[in-house]
Amino acid sequence: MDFAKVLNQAQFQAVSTIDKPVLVIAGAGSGKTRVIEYKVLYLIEQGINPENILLLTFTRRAAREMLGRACSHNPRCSQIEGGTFHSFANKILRKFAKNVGLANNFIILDQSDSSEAVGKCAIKLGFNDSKKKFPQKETMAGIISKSLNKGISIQKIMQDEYEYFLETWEEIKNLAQIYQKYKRENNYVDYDDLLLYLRLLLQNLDFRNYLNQKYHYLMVDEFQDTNKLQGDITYLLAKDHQKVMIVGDDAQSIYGFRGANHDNILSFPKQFPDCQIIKLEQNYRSTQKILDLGNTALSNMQKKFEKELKSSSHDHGTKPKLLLFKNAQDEAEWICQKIIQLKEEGVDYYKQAVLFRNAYISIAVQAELSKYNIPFQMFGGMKFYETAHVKDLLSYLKILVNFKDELSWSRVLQLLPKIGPKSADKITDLINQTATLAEALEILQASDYKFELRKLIKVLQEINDHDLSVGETMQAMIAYYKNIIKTKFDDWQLRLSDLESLVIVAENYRSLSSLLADFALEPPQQGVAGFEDGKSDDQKPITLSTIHSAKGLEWEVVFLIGMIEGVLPSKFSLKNSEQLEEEHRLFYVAITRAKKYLFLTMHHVGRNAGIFQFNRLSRFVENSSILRKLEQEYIGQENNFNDFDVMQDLPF
DNA sequence: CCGCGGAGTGTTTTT
DNA sequence: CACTCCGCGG
Repeated sequence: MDFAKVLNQAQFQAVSTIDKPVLVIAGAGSGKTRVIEYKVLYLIEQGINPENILLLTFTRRAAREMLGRACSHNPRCSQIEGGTFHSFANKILRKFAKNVGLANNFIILDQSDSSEAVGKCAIKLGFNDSKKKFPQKETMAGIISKSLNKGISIQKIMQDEYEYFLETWEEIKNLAQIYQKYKRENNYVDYDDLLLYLRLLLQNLDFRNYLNQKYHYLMVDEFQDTNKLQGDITYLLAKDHQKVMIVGDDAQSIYGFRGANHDNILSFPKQFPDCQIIKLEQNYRSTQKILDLGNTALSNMQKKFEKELKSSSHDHGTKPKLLLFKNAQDEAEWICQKIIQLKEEGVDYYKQAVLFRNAYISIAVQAELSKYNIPFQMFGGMKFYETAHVKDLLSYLKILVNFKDELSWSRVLQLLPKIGPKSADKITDLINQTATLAEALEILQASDYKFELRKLIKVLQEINDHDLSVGETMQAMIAYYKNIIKTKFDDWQLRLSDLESLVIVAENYRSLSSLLADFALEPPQQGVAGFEDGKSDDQKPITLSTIHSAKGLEWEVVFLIGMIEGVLPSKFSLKNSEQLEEEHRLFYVAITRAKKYLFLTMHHVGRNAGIFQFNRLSRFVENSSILRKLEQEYIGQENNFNDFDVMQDLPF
């Protein structure tokens, strides 16, 4: 392939520099992923085996996009290794669990599991009986996690962000240690541990040599979203061979809340003094009118960015539109009609997207899309696998993988009548003293607990005795759970059909353990796998996504809904200017997803927690430099809004 | 010790 | 609205 022809000069330089570290600083839509895509090809043409190339990034969607595009040119590329940092860590750790003192069937705790575990440890430490007021278990888990990801002490984290609870920092520090111990004893690994253990392994020279044998070339996408821990891992993976390329855009850093630090980009040249820095500024995605808006948003930030995106397209395009509606219903309806209209004009559904700050704001649009029979897929928001019924089912499976799984037993036992936290604790103590599942079940059988528990034991025993496949196991557990789900939820039928659709997913797995790992790290989309494949272009669904999950992706048409003060920027980010800046970058990311048409929308009458409230236009838009780049329109019952103008202050 | 009912609260983004 | 927390009755 003639790389110099298909790439611009800067891109070509990034692709063809393979003997030393490369740092690519790239504006939105400037072909970041394209550089990775072609670099993979280039490396292969240079005789590098695709198995020796490792691609990492932070989010699952970006990972999927990155790997998909990298594979698109040459089937050999599918042998490339890669994914999220977490999934890569999981893969390595399954192989080398013993080296860090774990069994390789370790169970991955998701965020709510880990809060649960932290809560358990807090009770053990007597936080409940203490006179001091402690944060909620979720908050404590968050503090511990942040400390690890940023590499900053708990005391400092609490000084900066949790001052109200500062007097408990020593106890929480102690809690962090107990929690760590608790996980090790129970063969649990949480999201942070995956990275922590990988870094630990990488600090060992022999191990590093071993990995270097396998991975000769490393590329990391969306580097501005990595945190200290991931930065360390990147450094350790590459420091011996120096064959590394990282790609990032500091203006698109939107994961600060998780400890991401865009200074990682700035410190890269210090870690790799030999590195070549390449800037990509030419935008290949959006029309100039859309970029004008993006550039203005950038220049409105406190921390000015030097970037000025320039479109490569000769067509200047149409001005992005700002639309104001009376209520969410009107907004949703108008959007659906526009979607249909655009489709009739030849823009297929899958080329359109609705983006939002939080999933909750998209409910009306979801309902309306269903009404209009427009197929859509949803990304971000409440995760399917974190719904109660799915967690219940997975808990049974976790017990089958590791019968001493205390958290899962506790959950499953409390589904039974007359068993609450205390009884569950007693029973798990009993289980802890046994050596095998069979033995545990035997003891329980003999104990004085009710026949309800016997039923569960019988089911577990049967699955254990017969060598069932993953799919069959799941089916058996669902059959048992059916009786419980009916008493627990009003909408049990819907939930049951959710679970049944999981059986189809489960049939693709060889082992329960790998199924569980995937559910924690790369969970299937809601509904059945294969959703997208085999459909013709005009049947493919439109995308509904949080802005966070939309990063790195692009659509012909983007509807950015909920341009409401308190939504974007989120009301939780108003306290300090750093968080507000991140919201601003989020706005920038959303704008730059659009190629041709961009619609910003909001509605005035909102209902939050059952109470009506009057929404005000987002401060990011209510600003003359931005409004000048927009075409403005009121839609719906204008009568109600004759009295005010957007430019004018609202009466509260 | 469980579980119910009433009161109170708060509601983001991801692995 | 939906979820958690608290106090009381069984």
